[in-house]
Amino acid sequence: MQQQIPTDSELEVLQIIWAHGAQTVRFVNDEQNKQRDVGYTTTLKIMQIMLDKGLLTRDIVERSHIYSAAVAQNDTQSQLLREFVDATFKGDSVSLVMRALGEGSTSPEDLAQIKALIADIEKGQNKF
Amino acid sequence: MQQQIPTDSELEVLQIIWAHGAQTVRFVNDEQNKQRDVGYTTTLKIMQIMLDKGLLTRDIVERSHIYSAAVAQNDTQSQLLREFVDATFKGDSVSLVMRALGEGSTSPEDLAQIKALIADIEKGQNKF
DNA sequence: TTTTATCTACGAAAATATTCGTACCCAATA
DNA sequence: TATTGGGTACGAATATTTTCGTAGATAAAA
Repeated sequence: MQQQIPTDSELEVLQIIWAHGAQTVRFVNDEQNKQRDVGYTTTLKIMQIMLDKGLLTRDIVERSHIYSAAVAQNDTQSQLLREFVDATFKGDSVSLVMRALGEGSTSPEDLAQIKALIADIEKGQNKF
Repeated sequence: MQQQIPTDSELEVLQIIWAHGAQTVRFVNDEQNKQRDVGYTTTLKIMQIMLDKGLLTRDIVERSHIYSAAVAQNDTQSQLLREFVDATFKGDSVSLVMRALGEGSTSPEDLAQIKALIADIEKGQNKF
């Protein structure tokens, strides 16, 4: 089966787990509540659904569950990006890049980093 | 009021109208059916909703309706991009760019174009 | 032992998005 | 005139995602 694609609130959970490593529902819910109000059982339910879909795995430690990401951040981001580029830029990732850079607020360091990547690609040494 | 943000199927309609200019429901539906099966009244309903939201406007010509986009492609893409970067890359548009370029399949011409844009930005002559 | 605090399970409500059936209108044609 | 072939309007059924209420389990504290 193809890797599952997370919904928006599933992605929110994944971001927290990718950033902080395996965590309890309580931890994830506390993190979410720094941004917006989310009931504990809401987070719990989402995470149970994610377990079911194979987006998370879990271990039982001391009668509480510790959830880990079952999908890699890079893979998930790439997949979401592909969908997004298709829907919004008709698959033209170059115009997406141009738009992202053109929106301003790209620091000189960032630009340097991107130039380095382009140079790598041009030399056929794309590190990805 | 803030510009409306289209849903997935609304975006699909907008893409067709942006590409082909003001069109009838029939035309949009025919275009959609080149990709997947969509009932005529489904397209009609979506476009009526879009009219209501202010994503489209319409003129009546010969008892048939001609719909035009009421939102600019660039604005809509930028807004969707911002949301996407926030949700998927935590607002870090540089990693989005790196990922998009790193996915391969960027032609030498495209790379040249991006390099030119970067050069412009560095000179403070961002043409956008 | 009773209460309290934390946890999980899970059905179902609510919110949102998508799809479609049916009614209706009007004009061209049989 | 009756039928057929466009078209629009719109309520409502579906599908999907998100939220939450309630029940039940267990251990620590009163």
